[in-house]
Amino acid sequence: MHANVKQNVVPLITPGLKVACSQCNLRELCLPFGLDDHDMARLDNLIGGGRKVKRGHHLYRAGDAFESIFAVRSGFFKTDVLTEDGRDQVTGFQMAGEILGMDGISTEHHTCNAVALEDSEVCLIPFTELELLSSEIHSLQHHLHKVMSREIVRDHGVMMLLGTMRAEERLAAFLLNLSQRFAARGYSHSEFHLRMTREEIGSYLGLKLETVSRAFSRFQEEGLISVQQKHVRILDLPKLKGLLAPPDGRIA
Amino acid sequence: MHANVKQNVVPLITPGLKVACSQCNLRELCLPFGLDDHDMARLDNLIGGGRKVKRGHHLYRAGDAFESIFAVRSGFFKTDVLTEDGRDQVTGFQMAGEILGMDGISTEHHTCNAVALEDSEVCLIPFTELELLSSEIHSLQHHLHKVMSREIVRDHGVMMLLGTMRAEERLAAFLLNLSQRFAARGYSHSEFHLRMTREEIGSYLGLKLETVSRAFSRFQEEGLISVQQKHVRILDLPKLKGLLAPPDGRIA
DNA sequence: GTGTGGCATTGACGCAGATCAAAGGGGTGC
DNA sequence: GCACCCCTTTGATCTGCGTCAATGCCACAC
Repeated sequence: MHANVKQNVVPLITPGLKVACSQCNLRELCLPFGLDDHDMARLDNLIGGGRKVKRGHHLYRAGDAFESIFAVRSGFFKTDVLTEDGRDQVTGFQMAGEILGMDGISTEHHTCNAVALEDSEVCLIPFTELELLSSEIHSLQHHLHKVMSREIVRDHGVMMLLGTMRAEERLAAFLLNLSQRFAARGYSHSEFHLRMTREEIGSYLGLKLETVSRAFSRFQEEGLISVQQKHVRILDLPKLKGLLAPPDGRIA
Repeated sequence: MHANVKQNVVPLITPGLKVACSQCNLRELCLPFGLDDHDMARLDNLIGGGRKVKRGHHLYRAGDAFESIFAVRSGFFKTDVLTEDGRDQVTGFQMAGEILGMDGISTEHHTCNAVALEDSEVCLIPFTELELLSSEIHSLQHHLHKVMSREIVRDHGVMMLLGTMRAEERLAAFLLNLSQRFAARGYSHSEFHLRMTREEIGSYLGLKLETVSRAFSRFQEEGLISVQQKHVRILDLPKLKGLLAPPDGRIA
């Protein structure tokens, strides 16, 4: 079933791509967060270099042996899981500064697929060596734990979304989440380009692509956003946030 | 909003409850997995003792300062998150040998509630000290990472369930999951007592309690299980598993 | 520039599960 | 041991989203 594992993965490590963490403008979002110069240099030293992943190609596939986690340097990824019966579920979208691949630690094999949604670059962080270093640098160890914990908390948020929200609430939550993450990276919080298709959004949100499309159209009719294909502009942030409150609007 | 944080938490640590990991029949499922006698003794040494949590009481609440993770020694817990607008979502059920509280690492505060569904006992594992020890014992460090990663993978499974499955599939997956976990603990895989209400099952599965009840009844009509209130017996395991395959039964 | 195929939009219709409602049963607490 | 309340079951109806279908648009390759 996984005979073709890795076929699409660019196997080359391209040291020329390597950018020192200390020079990286994502260091405040990424793994080096909180390290002093000395420790950051040690982390730099173990990071194996960069890897380019072209749009549509896999960074890793479910079943691949787990060796490294990855930090997104640039670009955009999705992760998805699929069952033997062919259903698949997008479990997340990752942008610059975010960490990919932690699903693989538990079984020594990746349990989901990571696919680049645009031409992207990642830093490759060999996990065994990261553990070794993190046992020497306490703040690195703690930050790694925080990153993993954050992933768990994020997943709980998605479970809440999938378990309790209606279609328009889900899409509003999704847009607000993207907006906030773009803003954290210095991009506009009100205007951005969706890297994923309606179908991928729908898979992530537990909706069909038509429902996503209709919700976009409805938001536009109501003046909350303007949307043209993959270009989105948020016009009325407060009202969009208001969609997350339930109709009865009870006081907590 | 969290003025009453901890009001229900039994603040006592009861050292009399302490059972050495080496004496615990859950050690193969729990954190000490893979440790040799010497290292297990060191882990024992940091575990702060046990805590009893009576049915219906909180082990911790969203907002509580994070200090420890917990290993369930006996009993049964649920974790849930709630939004400011009053919706809540059960994010998991935890039984003996499973670890609770890792959601709190990322923000230093717990982000969900943990409630005992029956009178229970947990081991209290101070996290700072665990990090310290795990930087000295590599296999402990690695196993901790595996436990966290397993939680991430488990959450992906729930996302898959919530995003793609229909009501009866969800309930079948839930029952099979429970069955397998009971079996791993030496209990019957075919007959067990549900500790949670239909409403809690529904919340976990993204369904209303009536839908859960109807699905139970349907399974019983079809001879897959027998169910009387909280007592469940699985009568036709293969057929129950078969429910997880989609109707079209396509070949992967 | 032009062709092509994937992606998006929109409409009509159906259904799975939510909602509303009512009654019965059993476990829990006193 | 008893009573009460919560939990569960079951029915009737409603509705949000899925499904099916057709058309249109845009990005990209050549």
